[in-house]
Amino acid sequence: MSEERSLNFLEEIIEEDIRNGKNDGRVHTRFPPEPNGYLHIGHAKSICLNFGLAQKYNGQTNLRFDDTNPEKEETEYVESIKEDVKWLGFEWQNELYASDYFSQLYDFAVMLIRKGKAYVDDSTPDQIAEQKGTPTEPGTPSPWRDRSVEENLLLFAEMRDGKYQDGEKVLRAKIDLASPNMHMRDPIMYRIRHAHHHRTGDAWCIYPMYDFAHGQSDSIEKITHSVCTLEFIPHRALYDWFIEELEIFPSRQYEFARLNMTYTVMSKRRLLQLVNEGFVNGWDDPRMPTISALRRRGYTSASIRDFCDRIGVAKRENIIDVSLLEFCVREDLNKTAWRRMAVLDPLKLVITNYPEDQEEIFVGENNPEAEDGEGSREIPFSRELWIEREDFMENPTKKYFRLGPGLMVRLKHAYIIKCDDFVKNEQGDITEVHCSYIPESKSGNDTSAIKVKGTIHWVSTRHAAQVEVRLYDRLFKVEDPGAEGRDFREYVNPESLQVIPSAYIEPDLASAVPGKGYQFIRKGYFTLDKESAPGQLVFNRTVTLKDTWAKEVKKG
RNA sequence: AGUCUUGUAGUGUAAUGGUACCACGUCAGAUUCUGGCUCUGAAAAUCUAGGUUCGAACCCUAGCAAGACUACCA
Repeated sequence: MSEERSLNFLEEIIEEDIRNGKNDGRVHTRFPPEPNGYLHIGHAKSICLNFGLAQKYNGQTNLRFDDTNPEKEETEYVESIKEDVKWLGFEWQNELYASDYFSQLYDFAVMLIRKGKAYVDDSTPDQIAEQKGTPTEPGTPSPWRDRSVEENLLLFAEMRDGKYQDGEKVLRAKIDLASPNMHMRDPIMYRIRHAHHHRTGDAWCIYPMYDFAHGQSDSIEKITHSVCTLEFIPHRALYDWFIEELEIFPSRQYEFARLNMTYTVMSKRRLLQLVNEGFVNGWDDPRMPTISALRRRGYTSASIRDFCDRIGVAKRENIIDVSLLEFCVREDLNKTAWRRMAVLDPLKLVITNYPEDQEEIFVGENNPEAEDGEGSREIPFSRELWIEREDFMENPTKKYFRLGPGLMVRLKHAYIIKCDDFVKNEQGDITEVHCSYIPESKSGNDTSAIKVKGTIHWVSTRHAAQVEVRLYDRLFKVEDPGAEGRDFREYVNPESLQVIPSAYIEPDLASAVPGKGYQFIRKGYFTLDKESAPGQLVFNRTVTLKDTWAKEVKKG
């Protein structure tokens, strides 16, 4: 009945907690992006994980913007993040901001000062770094470490009231300067920044650090399972310390390995560089691994969710082959995309025994993968057609199943034709192929008894519309452009974008709908780009079809 | 250097002391009015060395390797 699917380590923890009645069996997660950039496929993993866990255990998920650094955060990013999460198919319980808690956080800080667990430090950043010591040597106390509670209270209030310049003072937790965990060596809780915040405006000039905001925000929201990535492991001790000292709801932090993918980079810093230095045309350039770029390129949200499901969740570092993502989108689009014909690299084909003024209308089903075919469209046929240049070979090799002198193929949805002749220009380029058709071989009504190995797609020249097509390839030439010791920018693939200014499409495609995936038969999956205008359509190639012939050719 | 985390086919990911599972990828074949889809099959893995045990991917010890941390970023 119930297919027993093994649990990932987080599901095991949660089920154990539920068994033990922890938090009354309640599961509440959160997705906590900092609004300082666009979401990428790595965030999608985290989103699917956090929302998925809550869904599975009848819990809830908050969307919380971790906006404690006014200098980097902007409303533009908040909006794009919300759009992406929604598009991925998830609904958050509450839309919250760490900045909503600034006042509460301030009170928490005062509590710690009163307990003698925090102090105002006048040291400079360099001095504080110096005081930290090294992993093998303990740190040294700041000269301001033993100020009285009263003095600390006064100074902290003055910090809040704007009496000091940026960087003049900080509030530090008083923990353990000899801890092997560097994060416990009197970490900074608050810094002074006279900066405008995207939500609180100029109400504050002191801002809490991540460590003094994140865990407390979780706690305030009664988050039960706070899931983050591996690099926060050393922060967990501090996370727990603040919760314990403050005696607030004990949220717990768990860490998993972030997603890495071949032939791309994933850090916001590098993504920002690609945009700023012009390697791509913006955050949603279809070559980017951002959610908005994948969407624009034609990836479906279902395929991304499926991908996140397949890659699993664990604690070991990983680098997922991008071909898995491509598999997921092909699998989804194969089931849903409507089939259409388009010729990307046109070569003229003349059917010499087909009357000049004759036309026929053939009918092609929209989706052969659906039982009912999802309806059909009409495809006009005439004496002159565009076919793909690669579908004709002057001296065909033995396993070539397409056109060549004397060879026969079927024109998809139409007739079987035989190649009688071809025309070359002075440069030796083939400019025209001449064929004759077999009238009895009409699609759906074939009495010719002729068997052909190949079927090719085509578009009637008289009825074709012209469009621009953009073919995308991997953004980088190497599997791991971000590896240690290399400048990823040197590995950008110069052929990652190939623009075809005029490809030919069958008439029905002229009314293509934005956001819908189409399969250009034998060529791949495509979708309308946002830069399309009426009569000036632009199609993005989402992904090619699997191409075993190309592999054959490569092998020689 | 110290602390922490992690080592299973090419890439991911299961097996929780008892036949090393599955997927992607790769290779071979069948089918096909898409060289797609679908179907069949194949090759391919427990970091190393000891120990405990009838039996170890799993437990213990010691190595080795990779990654993280030493920001007034998150």
